[in-house]
Amino acid sequence: MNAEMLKGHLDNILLAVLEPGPAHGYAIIEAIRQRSDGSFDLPEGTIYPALHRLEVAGLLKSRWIDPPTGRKRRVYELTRSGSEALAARRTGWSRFSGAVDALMEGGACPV
Amino acid sequence: MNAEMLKGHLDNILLAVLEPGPAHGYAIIEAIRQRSDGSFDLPEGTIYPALHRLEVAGLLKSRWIDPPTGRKRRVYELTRSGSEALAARRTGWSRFSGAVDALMEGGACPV
DNA sequence: GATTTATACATCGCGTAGCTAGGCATAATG
DNA sequence: CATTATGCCTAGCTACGCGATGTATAAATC
Repeated sequence: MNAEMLKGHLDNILLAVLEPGPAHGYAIIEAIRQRSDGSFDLPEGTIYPALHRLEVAGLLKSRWIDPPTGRKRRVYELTRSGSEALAARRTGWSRFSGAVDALMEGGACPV
Repeated sequence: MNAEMLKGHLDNILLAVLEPGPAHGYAIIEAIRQRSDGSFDLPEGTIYPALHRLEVAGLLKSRWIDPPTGRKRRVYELTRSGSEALAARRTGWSRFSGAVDALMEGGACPV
């Protein structure tokens, strides 16, 4: 799987993963790896800057929590505009993947 | 539709579009626009450098033709290794899109 | 109790690649 | 003859994923 395939899609993925509820960066990485069946094993240098970006953009908000066991975590969750963005990005993704499918499947064999 | 969504997928698209037979740059742009239902209306500054890249990489080869009507064109076609690459990239794309689908559809609601 | 591993966050700099903007040239169209 | 469509090309910008690196704590292993 190509390296830059993910470009422009990571934000969508992060928003979608956070839809069910808040999570912290490390758990998000785990969730992405598992729910993609190992296809996406993203390094921290990819995830953390992306989360910061999304927070600055107002699509996520974060808070620090200090759980009884384990160390301090920064927990992210969707803002309202994050939810709205996710909806728009879902349709954007189906449009995109549909278009690529149409092109990749080809078939346009000139009789 | 996001700007960098296409990154890492354009090469695949070009290879797929050229699978049925040779074509020149301008016609490729047209084909992509039509077969993507207008989703991808790619500028020349995107296509031509990509075609050159693929030729340098040995996945495409080109020749100039001077048709009886119209002006000179540079026509590209798949090489053998281009065909092989396309096959691999098709499976890469399904893996990728499947993984993104799984993540975007979400559903992983913690009971 | 010391070492190792897993958890957890952060940032800098690199490379890649699509896009904007610009340029050039020829054929068809009015 | 002027305009539009066709057809090709490149330089430079920019965004962003990723590798490398650093820090720190908790759990596991020896």
